[in-house]
Amino acid sequence: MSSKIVTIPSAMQGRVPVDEAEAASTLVAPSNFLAQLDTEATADLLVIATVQHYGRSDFMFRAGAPGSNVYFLRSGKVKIHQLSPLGREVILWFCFAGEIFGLAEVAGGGGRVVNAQACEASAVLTVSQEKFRDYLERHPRVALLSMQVLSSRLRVLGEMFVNLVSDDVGTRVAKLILRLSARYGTRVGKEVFLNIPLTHQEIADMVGTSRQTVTSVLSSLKRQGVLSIDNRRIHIESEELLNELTHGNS
Amino acid sequence: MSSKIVTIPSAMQGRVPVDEAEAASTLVAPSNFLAQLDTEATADLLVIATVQHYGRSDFMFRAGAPGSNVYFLRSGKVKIHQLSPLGREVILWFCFAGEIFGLAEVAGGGGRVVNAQACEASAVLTVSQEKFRDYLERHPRVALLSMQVLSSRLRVLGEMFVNLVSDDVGTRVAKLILRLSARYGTRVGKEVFLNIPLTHQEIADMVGTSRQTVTSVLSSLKRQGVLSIDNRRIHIESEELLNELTHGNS
DNA sequence: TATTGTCTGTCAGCCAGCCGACATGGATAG
DNA sequence: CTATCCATGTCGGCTGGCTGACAGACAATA
Repeated sequence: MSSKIVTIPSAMQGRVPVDEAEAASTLVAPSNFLAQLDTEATADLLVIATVQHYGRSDFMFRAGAPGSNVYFLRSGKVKIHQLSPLGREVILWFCFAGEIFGLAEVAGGGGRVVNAQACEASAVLTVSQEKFRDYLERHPRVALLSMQVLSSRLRVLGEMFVNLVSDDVGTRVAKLILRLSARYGTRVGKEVFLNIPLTHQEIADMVGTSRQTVTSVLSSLKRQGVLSIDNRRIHIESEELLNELTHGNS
Repeated sequence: MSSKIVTIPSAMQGRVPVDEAEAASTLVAPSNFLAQLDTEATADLLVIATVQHYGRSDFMFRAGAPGSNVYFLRSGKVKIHQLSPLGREVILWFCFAGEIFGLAEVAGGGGRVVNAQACEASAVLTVSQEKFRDYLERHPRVALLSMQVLSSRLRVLGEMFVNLVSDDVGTRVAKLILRLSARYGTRVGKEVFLNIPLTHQEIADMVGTSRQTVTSVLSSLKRQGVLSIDNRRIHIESEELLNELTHGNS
């Protein structure tokens, strides 16, 4: 019913592993932190947490701030980014419901180095550094889980870094889209819906290019029939072609 | 006494924070993992560890391998790098005595995504994934320490990523040198000795450029009297100038 | 309905840095 | 002593992608 893009079968809203072949190599993260806690750990966490609400483009924290809390995203979308000295915004990653963020600075001490900004109205659980620390001492499995989250981000970031060094812009954009769909895409038959509105500027900031270049890369991809975009949301029509583009650069 | 570069007062061999102003902003890592364990934790660790020796350019592990061990570097120097599809080697970081590596894949499960290769003869402690996991459950403080290590790497990598996106090659090289000296440099008066032999190719691989460009950037820095190089080892003569170069790009 | 802001699309000019090529110098092996 | 490697240094030509500039599309506010 209704328009062809926006409608996604609600039964498929959950994260679906996108490609069995890819699943191994692509660093699939245990992105939903909260969902992996057992009932006891969850209850304990809720005791020490407080709920907060943020509007679109509010900051949970900014670079330079003391970094005294850990956050869990209940709903909404959060952008973790850094400002380069030239004022360029570099997006490191997005967080979605269930994910933890602000963890790295808490463990390491020292201040924040990144900004966390709500992309849309968002609800978060906030836990203070000290409370979270002894929560972890009481729940070693959760400590392990946290390490998994950090590890996974480390690997993704490493991958991004390598891409940035060795690939041209077209390939970088293609890989970004594949990475996002692997984590957040909804597969419907052979196609994949990425239900995340992204502007060209945001893509440029994740991939290290200019907005104009992203525009032209995307139009080229559309022209090739690889994907279409409706209302800022990417719809992958041929994942195969997209994959080829990432491997085919010799 | 003897030659002017190679001799470094052994009393100053330890890591010395390089710049009080920088120390806050530059992400100083708790790089020496082993040194931060108390005697009991150390003893416990030694029980489950085995010692291994590697020669120059041997691999501890390679990308794709199952990733079933954690490593602690006793002595030597290890290069953590990734091969881009084009065969380009991208160095993510170096490990020195006391540091832990191979941690990310152990926590996350899945295979290795990076290579660990000895740059010189090295001795390591090896601990299997499972043993390390329940070691961590018995020693929650060490779990926290591990998280700090991961966090710190995450921040450094984030910084590298941002640099790569927003700075030109000259600035990137300058920042790399500052970063390395902050962690591994030995300060003597106003000067800093970086006792790590690096080829231009290696620098290029850390900074995402070609070897030739590194050569020309370095000669320019030498000409300006910022640093000198003796036997692959960088000797910073004016940290101020170097700092200016990193901030001065508008 | 006009107004303002934000996003997308397209184009031309320009330059940082890549690539290939080659010459030199030091280190190690035979 | 000579041969072989490998690292450094230098140069010129070529180009991917950045910059700036402007025009249409759409949504939100007034």
